[in-house]
Amino acid sequence: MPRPSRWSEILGAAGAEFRDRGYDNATLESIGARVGILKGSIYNYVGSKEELLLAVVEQPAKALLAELDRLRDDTGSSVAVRLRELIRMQVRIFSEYYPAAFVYLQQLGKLGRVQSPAFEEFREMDARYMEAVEALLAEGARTGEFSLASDPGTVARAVVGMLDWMQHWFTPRGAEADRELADELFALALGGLVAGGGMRGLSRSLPEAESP
Amino acid sequence: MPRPSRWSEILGAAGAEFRDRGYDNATLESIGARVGILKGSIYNYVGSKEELLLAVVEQPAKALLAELDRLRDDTGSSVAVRLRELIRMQVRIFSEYYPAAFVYLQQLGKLGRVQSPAFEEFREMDARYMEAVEALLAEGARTGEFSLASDPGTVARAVVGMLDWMQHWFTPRGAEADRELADELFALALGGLVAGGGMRGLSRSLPEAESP
Amino acid sequence: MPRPSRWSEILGAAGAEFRDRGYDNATLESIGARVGILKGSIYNYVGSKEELLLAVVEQPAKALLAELDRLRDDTGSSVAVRLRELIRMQVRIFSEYYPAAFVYLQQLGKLGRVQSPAFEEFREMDARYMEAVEALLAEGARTGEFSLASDPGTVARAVVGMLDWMQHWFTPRGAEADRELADELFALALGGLVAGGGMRGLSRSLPEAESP
Amino acid sequence: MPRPSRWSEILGAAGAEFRDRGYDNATLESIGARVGILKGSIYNYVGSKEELLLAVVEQPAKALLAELDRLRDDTGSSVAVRLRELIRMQVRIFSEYYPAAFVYLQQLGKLGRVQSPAFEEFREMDARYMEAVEALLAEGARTGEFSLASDPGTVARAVVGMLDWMQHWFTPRGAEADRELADELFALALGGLVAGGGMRGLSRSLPEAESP
DNA sequence: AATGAATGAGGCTTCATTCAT
DNA sequence: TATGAATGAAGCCTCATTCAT
Repeated sequence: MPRPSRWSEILGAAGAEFRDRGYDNATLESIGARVGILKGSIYNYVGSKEELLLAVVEQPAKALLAELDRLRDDTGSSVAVRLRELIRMQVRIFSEYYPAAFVYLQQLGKLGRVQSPAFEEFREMDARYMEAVEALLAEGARTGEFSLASDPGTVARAVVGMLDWMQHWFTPRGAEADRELADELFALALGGLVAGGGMRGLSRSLPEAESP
Repeated sequence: MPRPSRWSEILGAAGAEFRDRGYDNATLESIGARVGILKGSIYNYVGSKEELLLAVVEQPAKALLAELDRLRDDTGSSVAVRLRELIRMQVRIFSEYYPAAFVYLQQLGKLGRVQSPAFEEFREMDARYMEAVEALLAEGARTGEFSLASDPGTVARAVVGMLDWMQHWFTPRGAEADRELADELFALALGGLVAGGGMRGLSRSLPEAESP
Repeated sequence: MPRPSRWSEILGAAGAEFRDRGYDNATLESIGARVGILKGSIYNYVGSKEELLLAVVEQPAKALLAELDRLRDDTGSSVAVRLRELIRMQVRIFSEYYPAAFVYLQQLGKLGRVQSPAFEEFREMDARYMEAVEALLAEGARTGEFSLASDPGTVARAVVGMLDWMQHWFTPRGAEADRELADELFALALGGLVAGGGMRGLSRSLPEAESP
Repeated sequence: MPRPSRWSEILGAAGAEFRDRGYDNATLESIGARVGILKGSIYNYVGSKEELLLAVVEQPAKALLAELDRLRDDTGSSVAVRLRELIRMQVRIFSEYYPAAFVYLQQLGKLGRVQSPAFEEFREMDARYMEAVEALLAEGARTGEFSLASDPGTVARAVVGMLDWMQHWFTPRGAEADRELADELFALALGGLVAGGGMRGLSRSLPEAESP
């Protein structure tokens, strides 16, 4: 993956196009048009459309996995604090790597349907993510912090669904507002509809995780 | 839309194909092949691929909206009971109209991207659904049953995300098990991670909604 | 060519459809729809779309050839009177066999392009027609009644073009008006732009051909 | 509409194909085959088959309208001279832009049947042409040069029919012969069958229009 | 690095035609 | 006679991909 002048522009254009029309409906021609080059020229940068998708998604995916490692190594914080951190992290990555991160989530929906070798990467990343969430919830159940309504796997999928579905309604509104939204979602996850409002205050009083 | 012999087979094949490969990647040829007819023959039943999608999705969509009406008219039950009903209903429809209902949810993800006139129907149905959920949550907040972590709209989107994301991991396992899963999700929504397990018991003790 | 109950309706519908959309663009389905039957049912009456075209065109073509014979045998009238008769005849057939006669002319344009065996009939009929006109003009030149601006073949094609092109602007308006139009065209053919108006009076004073 | 190397070849091939088989029956595949490329490659030059038709017809149409403007501005010549010029012009364009000009006339026959937006252009061009001819005839009638056998509109349609029908029998035979043919048709139009031969001599003695 | 042009595969759609009922 | 359903052949158009320049 060379990084000549236009490379980042192409990445951005591809991300925007994938977000707007979906990977399948996006065409190399329209991506090229956004940058002012012809579709054929894109092959000076990538070997295929799928590779382009991977390249678009690479940055947010790496960032996500890096944060995941950080969280796993953060043994000093409570489970709740770490979950809050995870949710904040996901929202932050949504925002920071927008629209690339959205494209990533968009493609997640195809994991069960596509067997292309390139999708192996998606599958692995998603598996690592799900494991991390599930492990966190299981730990919370073990320590008594959480009282899960179902097995950790199912609860993990429900919580992740809430977060991943954001691709359909979320638009970045700035670090401040995004962080607030993340904390609201955390409060909802923690306390549900009945105590969610209460957890919201709690969320603020929770100690912050030790910064890396 | 005639309903001769092969029509239901075609509907089924289309539903399965759309689920497996996604609407965009599904081809009329492979749908026809599942039924043992040629792609052209499908046009004896529908006027276009999009019409076929609509036909596939029609049944679950109508069922969903009908249940929605039923819920709206159920003024005798508490908000929590009605929410439980809504979640049970969605899981039930998932199950009963599988895979058509999954295709419906699959397409929901494109609402922001596609402007085809056929998608207007999707948009309207989804809008009605979101309004119903939001109204239910708002009512719960008003009556004091709920304590929302954010504005009703945001909470509604989060809860619906949890439910709609099920398309990526849920597979029908029979009325009994599905109903149990629905109640677990309800408990999670109600009590969150902290009290979810407790709410699970509560869920069982809640009075059932008056049957229609 | 059987003549059961619906046969004439089908003929009429086909004629109208061919006129409105052209033979190539007309579909058996839309023809059937005009009569209230399905496209497949048409094959109870004809063996192919081309046969249907031929059947539509048969009546006006036969009528035209019959009148042509009559004209050829009319040795008692002057050339001009016979030409007037020919033009009146063509306009009358346009009118009477509308739209079938128009379809006939419409198809004439394809004579050079299509080699289908069915088109042989068209070719023969057209050849007979052209020969008749050309012979009439040649006779006029020989007798001194006409003074042709070019060889009889070319003049014949020019005159016939004027008549056949009518398919693009003519609509039947009743026997009276149609006959008047025919006489105006005759006057134009006879006297041209310079003396056409004068010939118009002449046309009225010409003796009528002996009726058959 | 780019004009690279193969573009003119494609235009020519399309023109020939349209002429030989008619627009509806011509296929992009056979057009491509004439040039030695695949049907899909044609879309590097035009966006649709209809656009290709328009491109084919553009040159003769523009030439025709340009000459029409020239004629309209030629106030120094008599009506007859200008009509002769018009007929010569049409034959010349037939010849020079063969077969594109023929395709143009071929499509004229569909004006009443097709409502495609592309055909609007045809309709406008044809309307301008008809108006020009009609105006010329009306002027001739007003000045006394002509004595029309019918209203100018009808006479115009008859004359134009004679000219447009040429597509079915005319083949270019060289500037000299074509010009002669044009003058014969002019003589026929002017003097009709009776005095056409006389007008033929007149035609030669008429002053030529002032060259532009 | 970019262009222009071409490929090739495939997809949706149309339609004349056939045939069992 | 008419229907319903299917066929098969084609046609238009799209697009990822390739390649010489």
